[in-house]
Amino acid sequence: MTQNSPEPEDRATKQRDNRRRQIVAAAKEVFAELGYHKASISELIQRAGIARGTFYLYFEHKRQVFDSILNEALVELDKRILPVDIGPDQPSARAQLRANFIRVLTYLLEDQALTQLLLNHGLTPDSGAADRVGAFYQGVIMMIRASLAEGVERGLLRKCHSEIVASALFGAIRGMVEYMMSADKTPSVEEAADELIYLVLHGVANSEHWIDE
Amino acid sequence: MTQNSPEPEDRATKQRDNRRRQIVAAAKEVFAELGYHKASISELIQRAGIARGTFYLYFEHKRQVFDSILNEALVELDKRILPVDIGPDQPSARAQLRANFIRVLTYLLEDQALTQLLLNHGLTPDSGAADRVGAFYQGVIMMIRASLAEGVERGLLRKCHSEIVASALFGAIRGMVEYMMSADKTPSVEEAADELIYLVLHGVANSEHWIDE
Amino acid sequence: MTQNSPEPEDRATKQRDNRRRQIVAAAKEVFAELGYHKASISELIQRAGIARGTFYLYFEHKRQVFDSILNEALVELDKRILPVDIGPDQPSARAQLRANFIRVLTYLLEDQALTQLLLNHGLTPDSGAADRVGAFYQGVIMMIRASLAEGVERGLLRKCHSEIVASALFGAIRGMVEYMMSADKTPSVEEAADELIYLVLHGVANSEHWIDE
Amino acid sequence: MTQNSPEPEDRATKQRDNRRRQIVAAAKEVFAELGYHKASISELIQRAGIARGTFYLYFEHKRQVFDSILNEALVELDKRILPVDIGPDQPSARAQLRANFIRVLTYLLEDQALTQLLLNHGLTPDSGAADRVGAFYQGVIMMIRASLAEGVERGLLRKCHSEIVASALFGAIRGMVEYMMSADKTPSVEEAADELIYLVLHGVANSEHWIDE
DNA sequence: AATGAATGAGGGTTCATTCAT
DNA sequence: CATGAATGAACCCTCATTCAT
Repeated sequence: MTQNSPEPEDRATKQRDNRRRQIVAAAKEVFAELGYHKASISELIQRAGIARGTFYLYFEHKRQVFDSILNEALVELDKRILPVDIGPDQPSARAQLRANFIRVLTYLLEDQALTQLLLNHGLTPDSGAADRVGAFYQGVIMMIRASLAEGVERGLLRKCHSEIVASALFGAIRGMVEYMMSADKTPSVEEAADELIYLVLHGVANSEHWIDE
Repeated sequence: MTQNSPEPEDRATKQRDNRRRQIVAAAKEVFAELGYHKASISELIQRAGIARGTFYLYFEHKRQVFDSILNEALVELDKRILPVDIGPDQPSARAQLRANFIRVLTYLLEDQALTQLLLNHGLTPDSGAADRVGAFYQGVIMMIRASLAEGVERGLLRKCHSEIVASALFGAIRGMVEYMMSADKTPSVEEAADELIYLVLHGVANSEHWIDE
Repeated sequence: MTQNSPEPEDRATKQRDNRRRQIVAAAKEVFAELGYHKASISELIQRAGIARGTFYLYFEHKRQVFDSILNEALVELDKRILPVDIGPDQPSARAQLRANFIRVLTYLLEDQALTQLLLNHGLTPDSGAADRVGAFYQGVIMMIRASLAEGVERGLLRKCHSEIVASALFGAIRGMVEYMMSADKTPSVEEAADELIYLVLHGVANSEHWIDE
Repeated sequence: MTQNSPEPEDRATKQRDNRRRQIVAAAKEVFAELGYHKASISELIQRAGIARGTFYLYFEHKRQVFDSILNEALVELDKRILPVDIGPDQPSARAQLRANFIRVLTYLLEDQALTQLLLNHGLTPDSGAADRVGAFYQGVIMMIRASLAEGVERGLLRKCHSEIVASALFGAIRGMVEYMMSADKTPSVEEAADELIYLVLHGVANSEHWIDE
């Protein structure tokens, strides 16, 4: 009826997507600042500049925005973690590891609100979102574990209880991220990555002084 | 003056303490399962088998039970973390470290509900309790950092960015605890401690194959 | 810009005002019947025919409705009490007094629930509203006192302890209002006003029989 | 069994009465300070220095203490208000009136907590106590009215609408009491009584200047 | 008689969600 | 699509009253 500019549905869809993004952005802020429970719809819609009812046009629940935020984050993170491919014509394993670290850290530091959410997963008691974050983390841990196993097999790494070590390594990464989120003058992403990789590979011992008991 | 049958006041005090403990136990469970916010007084008192008003005879607020739980935990943990004393006539640093680990891990694994709480701190942005847990963690990190610095000075440890590494190490410990809380067949506390210490000291590299780039 | 059907914003505002009035009316009733403390929000909203949450859309606190009711009343009363202006071209002081009385009495008798509230001020020791009513009453007493003083100065009134007399006169007015609120067949407002004014001016003595002792 | 000192029952009764009085005294304070509703049993028993249960050994309800306090007050007041007996060999009516005033005022000023309660009657929404105070006041008003009627009949007082005037006069008395409760430097009881009686009898007009309209 | 721990109905308030406009 | 007034379940907490000791 009205003049259909090229792809009318597209336009509508795009506008809808924009609105959605606008809400998600506001939600991310509010959740990061206040935590899931203290973040009220009122605050959220005020920050997004929309009406109460409008929110429910785009999301069914409060939980759904939260889940949606996390989902996107997990997808993005996933994209940035590439399996370490060991072969000729490949950069060294260390270089690939380093690249992974840097990509992930860069992403996280660029969206601190989101990172806050990821670090405090478990604060969403029932949503299944916590479970999903947990599952993602488990996935990463599994990936680390597999890498460990492969490294051991190839003789690149020493033997170890791969599950424990994988969990510990993942924890170490998270600890470092937490540090970089809170510290006043944070080191550069590269510096942090190097420090972490060296730690993981060689530990902190000055080896000549430590003899296995 | 007259001989009082076995300390009547004592009995009352003991009863009161029992009730308190009963409430705290129930609260720990509920908080661990649901998180601070979703844990309702209704659920709590039902689980404790007491009436609504009774709860407020022992605690002023919902927050107060929570804080009380955390405080006790922090005190207990603090007791179990002894500074590593390096001197003649002392067990080796490694042995002291190991003993610390084992004490802490044992305590945490014995009270899993509490450990759940500690791991998910940050879920109570208003109670001040989260801040306290955070402060405790910071304290531990500082202690690690100081130990690192001392080790480096004595030539026992290699040079490193002590803040980053301390945060990472703390994360590693936490990661391991998380693992031990969730895994089906968990390794023994001793095994876990050994694995972690070795990891921290020497890393995972099979050193002959890694050359610094 | 386009011709808006009769002021859409106006309509919304008017609706809001109506709701508000509806709540205030119910609140007035409930407060008058039960007093501030025993008046529960439950009773109030039931009487107003609204949902629990709706109440808090219009008022922040229980206290706020109460205060709001009193404030309006005090403003209205204030409007009806005009200073007695003695000058040429003015109605006689008695006539001005009489007019004041009649205006106030008429207002009070028209809204008996509200009058009940005003008479029983002091029943809300915490709201600050009681204080406000008290302050208003004090203001009226002061006005009476000032009028007395002026009257004495002009030789219109006999000398007296103006503070005591002002308080007593205010009490007399209040006593009369109470009477008119409770009596079955109340006299007309005019009759009451005349009676009160005569009492105030000349007392009840048949003067020929009373000699000062 | 135990040695019965003279009138054992008497002793018990006396002790019981003492306890009761102790509670009533504390209650009077608390009610006067906080008002009926905000006065908690906790505060009351603390002030009385007794245990929670003990209170309910002497009174069935919170309301009952309150009623008991008011009852005693009304009885005491009643004792102090004597009918004005006009006859030969009697002090003048004015003197009798004056004596009544002085007795009542003295009593009220001696127990200000209680007076506060009486002035704020109506704050006990359901106890029947409010009704009882109201009834007492009505009784006093009736007495005033009867005195008025008799005075008119005897030609001592001018004709008037006795109900209105009685209510107003009662209000005047109450107003004066309120004044004396709050003012910083209150006049003596005698001065107040004289002022009030003169006001009631002759009003405030300087009669030569007022001509009935 | 005295105690005070225990009770639970009821209070005010919040906030995710719905729906008529 | 967008709005925001309306909803009511659920929350934390208080306090008069009871009852085993």
